[in-house]
Amino acid sequence: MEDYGTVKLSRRERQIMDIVYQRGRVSVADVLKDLPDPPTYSTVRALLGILEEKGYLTHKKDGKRYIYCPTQPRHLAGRSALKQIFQTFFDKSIEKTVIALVSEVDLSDEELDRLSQLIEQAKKGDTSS
Amino acid sequence: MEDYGTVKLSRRERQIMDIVYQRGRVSVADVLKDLPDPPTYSTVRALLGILEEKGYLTHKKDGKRYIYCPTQPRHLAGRSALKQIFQTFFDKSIEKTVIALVSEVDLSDEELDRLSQLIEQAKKGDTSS
DNA sequence: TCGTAAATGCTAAAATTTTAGCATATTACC
DNA sequence: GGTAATATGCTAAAATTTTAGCATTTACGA
Repeated sequence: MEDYGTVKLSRRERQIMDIVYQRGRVSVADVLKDLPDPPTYSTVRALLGILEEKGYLTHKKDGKRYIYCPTQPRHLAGRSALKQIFQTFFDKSIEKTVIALVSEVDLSDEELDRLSQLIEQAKKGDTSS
Repeated sequence: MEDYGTVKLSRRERQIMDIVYQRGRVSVADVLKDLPDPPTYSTVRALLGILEEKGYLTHKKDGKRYIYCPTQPRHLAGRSALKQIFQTFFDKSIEKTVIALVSEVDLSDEELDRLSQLIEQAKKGDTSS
């Protein structure tokens, strides 16, 4: 499956995929609700249909309506998105990216502790270096 | 200035913005070189013109050709991109995002150390919590 | 200086994306 | 069962994006 980040998807299609990943699973009405400059119901349906045809979504019936889900699991899609970002903006440097992330919000001491632990674990567990 | 991540920009426009941020500054030929399924020279020029008109790029002359630069500094654009990602894929959790990042590549011990330091600094310097 | 290579300015056609609308089906409720 | 509300299926028009081509300008070297 292709990454939906940069290539191949139109503006609306990407907006919809973002909504799908944010919500996990969506009805047409959900998407309509979240879409900026929302078009009509028909339009959203058409777009969802296209995304399904392209293989990014599947749907199943829930009562009388369709529920659409991403075919690629969230964490995988997230990782490719992240990869794209840190290649484009941060010289492929994890470090720079983490700095940007951490300065993005004020983290609590608790959260910072958990991050420390995370890194300690990486130090021990990593067999590569 | 608007974020170019999700809204407003077409597929080609976004592809070009990505290239611009990766390279820092570009000529038409540069963009043409990096663009997937590259169109013609004229096409790229037109797109760059549009992006300039929309305010995402400026150009200056370098010899006989134009050099295009982003109007929004890289680190700022990177931060909004990052924000978008971790909202969409990681439940707005910095922690989850960092985990994904760190597991994306194998970091050296040295890099991990620097990250530890970074977090220690955040602990001390942060006045919020 | 003059010619040539390589750039930009501009215009409009081609292709794709985005949209709306009407017909039909399904569900829930009385 | 009948009916209203709310779905989907499908088609085609509208709008935007993407593209190419020709005219013109600019820099550089013989």
